[in-house]
Amino acid sequence: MTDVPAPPTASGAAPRSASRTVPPGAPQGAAQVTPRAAPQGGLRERKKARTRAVIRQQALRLFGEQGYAATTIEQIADAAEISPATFFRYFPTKEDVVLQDDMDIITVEAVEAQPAELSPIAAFRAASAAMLESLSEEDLVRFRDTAMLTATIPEVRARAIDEFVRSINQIAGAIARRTGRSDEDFEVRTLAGAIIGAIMSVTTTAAGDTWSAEGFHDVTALFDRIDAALAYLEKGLPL
Amino acid sequence: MTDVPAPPTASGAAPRSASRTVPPGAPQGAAQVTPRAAPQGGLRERKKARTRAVIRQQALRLFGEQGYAATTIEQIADAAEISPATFFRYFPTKEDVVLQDDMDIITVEAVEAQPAELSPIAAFRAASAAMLESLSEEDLVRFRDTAMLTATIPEVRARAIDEFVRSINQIAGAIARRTGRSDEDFEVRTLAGAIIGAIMSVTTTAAGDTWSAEGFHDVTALFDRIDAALAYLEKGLPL
DNA sequence: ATATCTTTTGATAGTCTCTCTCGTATTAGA
DNA sequence: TCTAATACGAGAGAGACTATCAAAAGATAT
Repeated sequence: MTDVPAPPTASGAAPRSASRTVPPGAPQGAAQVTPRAAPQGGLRERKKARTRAVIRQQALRLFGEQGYAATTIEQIADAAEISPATFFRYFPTKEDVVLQDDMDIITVEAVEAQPAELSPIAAFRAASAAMLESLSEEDLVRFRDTAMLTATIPEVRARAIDEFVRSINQIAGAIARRTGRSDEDFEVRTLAGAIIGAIMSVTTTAAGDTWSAEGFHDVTALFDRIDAALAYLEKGLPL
Repeated sequence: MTDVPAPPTASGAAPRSASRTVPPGAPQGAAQVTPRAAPQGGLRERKKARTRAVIRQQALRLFGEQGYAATTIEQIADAAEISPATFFRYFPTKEDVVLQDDMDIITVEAVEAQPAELSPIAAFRAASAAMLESLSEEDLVRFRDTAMLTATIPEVRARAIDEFVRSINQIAGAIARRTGRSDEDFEVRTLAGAIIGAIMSVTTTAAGDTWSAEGFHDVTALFDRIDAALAYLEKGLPL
């Protein structure tokens, strides 16, 4: 790993939530709160974080140039100057390179930061808005690109939904506790499901729709639509 | 293909909705309405239907005995007395063997059969109840088994969700037309998404829950929970 | 029944994702 | 500086899926 181009994307070393095979052995306990914190820790940590960023960067570039299916792991590995085997040490599957990674953690934290008197959906909406504010320009671009890929490529979408369910469950759990209900409460879970479903419909619709390749340069539009969907949910889904 | 055990599962020759690579070249236009109709048509059609049924049957058996991941296509092919290549002529992927197949068509038809004055969710609930009535004993068992696998195995679940989105879109379309709205109407699509999400949460919750391996022998329970979730949706998701 | 045409099948080879193992090298900590 | 972790690369291999082509079987007409 000599001196790769490596623009200052500076993605933090945030460990994945609790997925399948633990990626590299990142410090699990100390999930850092502030988004975009400087990669701290020893040399190993920093190196890992940079490698991870480079892999994703190159992968997204290749996906954009050649398409997702046409890009092989070997090509990504070559571009990132690692071995194919190492790729899978950082990302359990090819689809996972696209996924939002630490986004779910941030979302959960943002929801928990909301005042307790807000309804679940309202808290979620507020959290979403707060996130849109706090994210950096680059993060938003990355978010848009990955959202596009997620909406476009079936395999990625499938995997993303599963991740999404997980993080929503966590959110539901947090909310449930605030409202004095159980994690397993039927209505809480159903509500959580409805929220994912609504967001899902927005993103998938968006893919073939208004903002396919050109109409959507602004991430704000996506957040607006998600917010609109949640508002509709909040109103009680009037026909 | 000599005389395989082949219990009278008698799955109809219903062609898949409109998936990826067209399975065998089934008669697309004449989607037959009555569920469980006797396999009509020439010898070719009947043979295809039977082969398809045998493949799924053996696959589900092997999945039950050895687990999903541990079962290879080759094993399924051997058990069904076909070549591995032929397997993929009937099912585009390994996951698709598990999927409900013609269930979505039946669902859409059931929804459209409901009186026009019902609200979308009410129509969906009524359709679901009607389906529970009309399905045969064997179909219900198969439904339960596949539901279990869908809830349990991530890959299958992911694929299933995508299928689900498709069929819900159709349902949304039908409803939209009845209510004088567009197929692309934002609220209609959001509502459709919320419905899937709610059902999703029910089925995935159910997997690790009450009816994991033993508690749920009765398919009715699953339908009841789905209905409860939809009722909650219908009430407007009160916290 | 025979011949012809179409569809389905099996065999085969190949690609790609992903797993596992092992030897080596680098880093962390004493 | 020495030792214990741990990350890396290399290579072998399993398994899902695709493409191609020739053989088999059903459909159709005579």
